[in-house]
Amino acid sequence: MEPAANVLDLNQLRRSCSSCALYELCLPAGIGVDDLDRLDATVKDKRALDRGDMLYREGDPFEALYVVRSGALKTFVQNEAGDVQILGFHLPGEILGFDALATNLHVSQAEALERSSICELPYAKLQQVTSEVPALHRQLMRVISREVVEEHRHLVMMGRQQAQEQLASFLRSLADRYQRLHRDGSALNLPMSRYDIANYLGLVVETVSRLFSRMEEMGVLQVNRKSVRILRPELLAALCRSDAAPRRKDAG
Amino acid sequence: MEPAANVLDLNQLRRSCSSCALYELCLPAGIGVDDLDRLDATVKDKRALDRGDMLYREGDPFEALYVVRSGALKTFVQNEAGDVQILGFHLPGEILGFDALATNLHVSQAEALERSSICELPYAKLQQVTSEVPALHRQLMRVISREVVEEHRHLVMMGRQQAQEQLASFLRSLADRYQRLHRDGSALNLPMSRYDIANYLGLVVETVSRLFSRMEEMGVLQVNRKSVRILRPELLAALCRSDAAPRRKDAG
DNA sequence: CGCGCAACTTGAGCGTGGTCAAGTCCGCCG
DNA sequence: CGGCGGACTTGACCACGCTCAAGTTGCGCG
Repeated sequence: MEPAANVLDLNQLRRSCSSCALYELCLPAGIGVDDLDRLDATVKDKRALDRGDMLYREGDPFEALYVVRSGALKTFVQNEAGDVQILGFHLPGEILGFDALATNLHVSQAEALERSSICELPYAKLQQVTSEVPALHRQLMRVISREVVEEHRHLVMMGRQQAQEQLASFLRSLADRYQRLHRDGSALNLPMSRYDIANYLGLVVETVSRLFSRMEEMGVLQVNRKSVRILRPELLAALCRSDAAPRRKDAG
Repeated sequence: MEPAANVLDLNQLRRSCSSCALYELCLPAGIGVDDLDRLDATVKDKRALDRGDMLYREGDPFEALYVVRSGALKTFVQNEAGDVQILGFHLPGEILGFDALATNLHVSQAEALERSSICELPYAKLQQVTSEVPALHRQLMRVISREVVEEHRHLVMMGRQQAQEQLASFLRSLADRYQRLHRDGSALNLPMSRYDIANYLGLVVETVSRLFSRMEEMGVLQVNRKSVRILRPELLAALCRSDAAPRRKDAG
């Protein structure tokens, strides 16, 4: 007979990378099927996280990289005074934990925005496999590099864009990522709060709230708390560009 | 007899990593002396760049990582409209080019701020060596991770700090990095223009100019065009914190 | 030497986005 | 069912940093 329901869930989690729906988004993408087994052997499952649970905290020893399997997380840094800066939101298939490679200590924190499940890649084991499988090594570098490029986007958003352009870019980026997950990219269900969005963009919550309202008035969005429907994608795209207000432009 | 002077310079450049003054800041730091020779064999020299010369441009194929040997560079991205966002300034011992690992194309650009010389690490060769020397592999990952962490700092600066706090943080960071180069960290000679500083911080040049003046009035700095002397480091440190104006604080 | 230009500085005015405050919506729990 | 609290919205006001404009300084170059 079958074991109890929660154990069954764990068994489902324990499936191999090759049968995972996130296969082509995740680390295994780009390595051969024969090497997949060796990677599979290193993947451990982490019990599901509830909303607000921490995956790792600043100062935690570096033990593993993590792949979001379902749900969503935010990563952030916090200074002595307790001020928070959110670095990113992480959807299924995305990998977290690279911040700790430099010092073997996490310098940022990761928190679940909703109930989430996680694949854990213990770094000691992973290193062993990458040394045997050069393609995996290259793939790992590629994934970190993607992280670097993604942070460039965040910097450009903060440094060069107006508040409205920022929010438009943010929504488009979310829509893109949902679409890659084969979800509807025009009917978003935001896992993060208005406070999180504001913080991520370097704004205050009132500004974000006003922008949602304004974009709804313009007919670009239909907003109902966490649910955001993109009614006019082409207009949203236009709002990302600073046509009207070309400020802070060149660098000499 | 000795060859002509410019050839002699080239020979000096062709010295090994172990005799390089930047040894402990650079990639070799952390790998054994026996493995250094193998790394040495991969290092090529790149002719010196003049002010304004590009090391790589957006869209260039990924060929190598680069270490600044002397001088200084800026890296930046540019959108369709030509708007620039500077991502970072790179001093001797620092490594550039990680942006291209993801796609095998550079997605950012690197330009010399002054006459600079560069060590080139052709990636094909480097990969061969890292596969033979696991310690180098780990060291390479550590260096990329440092890049990620450095970008976190940039994001926090842009997202959470006021203009004056940003400039103070920027100057302190520069001072720190000059000190690691065993140069005087209190007498900076800025290789970048006011425009570059403003762009890096997400401000306009007028604001940066006014802030330099204000900090000089306060007795924190002594400014003369590119030359900046830090007269009261403890005050500069205090200016980095947002004591007076605690805005945009928590993330909910 | 003096012209011209680029880099930078300084001032006056304005607007985006922040602050403060009140109010609404909704879920949770007794 | 009703009261509480947290998330969000909306409005009025204000200020930091942007814009525009007019200098100033320093340097390359004919």
